[in-house]
Amino acid sequence: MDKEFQQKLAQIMKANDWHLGIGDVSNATGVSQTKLRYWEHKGYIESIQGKGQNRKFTYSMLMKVYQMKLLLDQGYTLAVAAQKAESKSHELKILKQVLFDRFEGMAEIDGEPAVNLGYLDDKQDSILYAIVNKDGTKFKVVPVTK
Amino acid sequence: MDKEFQQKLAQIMKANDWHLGIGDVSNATGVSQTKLRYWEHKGYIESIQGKGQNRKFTYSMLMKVYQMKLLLDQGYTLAVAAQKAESKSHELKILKQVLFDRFEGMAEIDGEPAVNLGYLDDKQDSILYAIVNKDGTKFKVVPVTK
DNA sequence: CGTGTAAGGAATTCTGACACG
DNA sequence: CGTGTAAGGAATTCTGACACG
Repeated sequence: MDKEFQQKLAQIMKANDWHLGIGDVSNATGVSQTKLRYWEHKGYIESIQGKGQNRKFTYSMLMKVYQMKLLLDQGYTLAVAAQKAESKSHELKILKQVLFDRFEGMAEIDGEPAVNLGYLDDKQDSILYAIVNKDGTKFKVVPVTK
Repeated sequence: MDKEFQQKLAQIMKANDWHLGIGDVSNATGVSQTKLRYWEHKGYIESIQGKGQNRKFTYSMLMKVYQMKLLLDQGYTLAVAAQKAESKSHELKILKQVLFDRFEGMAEIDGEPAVNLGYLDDKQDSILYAIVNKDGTKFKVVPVTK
């Protein structure tokens, strides 16, 4: 994977530069459009308004909606579900940051596709790879040969 | 992050159970709707048809479209761009798999939010964490205390 | 080949009201 | 409070045709 593409990919992802319609969010999460509008009205979720047209939701908001749905299913009130989802939203943002901060490109290790995750630590004497095969994903620390 | 939510999150992501409209894909990638329809007609990309209504695109397809756009900008023909994008699509699938195979939940290390990435290797004597702070993301290997 | 536009119909989403509780 | 429905308008997307090259 070339650097340029990688950088632009990181850009598009970080900017959250893409949005879903209310129908898509509703279908993905199983939360009705009516609920989504009400939740937004109450300030629990947010949407983007492009020139007074239709709502658009970010990926983060999709995740928050889904979390709220799960919490409601567990018996929480809407207000509590929204509050709990907020903290989980934070966790998901971290997850995303980890991914895009550290993703350094694709590689091949032991004949398997692998993701180069960069230096393991500040010593910068070994690189961490995630190796993917049918059985799942394993890590491998590879010393740098100079 | 509780196990149940995690599993369901993994489910929703793995199933690719959410779709974007053509307008959202067009806005996110800068590729016109006309192009998207033509590319689909030629078989370079795919969309889901829900009961003869409007097209819906998956996240993977959004990425493929974006890659094709970058390749076209670089001067490749449409056919070649599509072919090159196909192999990159494969890489992105791996990236996604790494993320969801290994994500074991949130933790706190040295007072910073961190992602538990599970056992470093088969010895299962140490766990890999990704620690997040303002400066970015670093890894830390923590021995298991039994 | 690869993309654009105008055209009219079909599907989606919008708001404000009213309903139930 | 939290959600649903019917209602009519507004915005989006659809297809097939025609254009340029």
